[in-house]
Amino acid sequence: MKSEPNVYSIKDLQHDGETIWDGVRNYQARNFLRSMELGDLVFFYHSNSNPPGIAGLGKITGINLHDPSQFDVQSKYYDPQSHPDKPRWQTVKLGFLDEFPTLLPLDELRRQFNPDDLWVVRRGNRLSVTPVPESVALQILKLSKTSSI
DNA sequence: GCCAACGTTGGC
DNA sequence: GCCAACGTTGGC
Repeated sequence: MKSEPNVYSIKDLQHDGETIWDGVRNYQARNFLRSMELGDLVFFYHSNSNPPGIAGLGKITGINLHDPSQFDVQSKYYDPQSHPDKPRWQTVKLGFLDEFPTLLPLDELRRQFNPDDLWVVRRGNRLSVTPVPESVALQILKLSKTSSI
């Protein structure tokens, strides 16, 4: 899952303990959110930063939640087309697990992985929520030197 | 700051 | 339903 660290970083997640992942307004990303299960591991990716890369680990602590911001007129994510009896945007709650000892940078990910296996290294990829195959996830964990798993 | 990629909008 | 225009994302 991607986040711009100047907006919400892995340290913010650590501070909060968990957070509702609101504001996703892309159907493909939403569908990935819908498919998540309790306890799923999440790589927390810092986008639009220098350097971009995976900053830490989270896990899913709540599933199939209605994104509250879709009904919040004040929110920039407000969606007037979405109705409370049939919410359009579902999301998850993300809990903090670990901040990697060092950020695992995008260029390292590009060296290690094939764009077919890891969406984040795909050219022009803009999806903010993408699946990671288990075999790739295990390799990333190894590269990250995290001691939390 | 540039620009490629690509999703969304709206006229037709 | 097509597609040009436009806006956003995000790496560099």
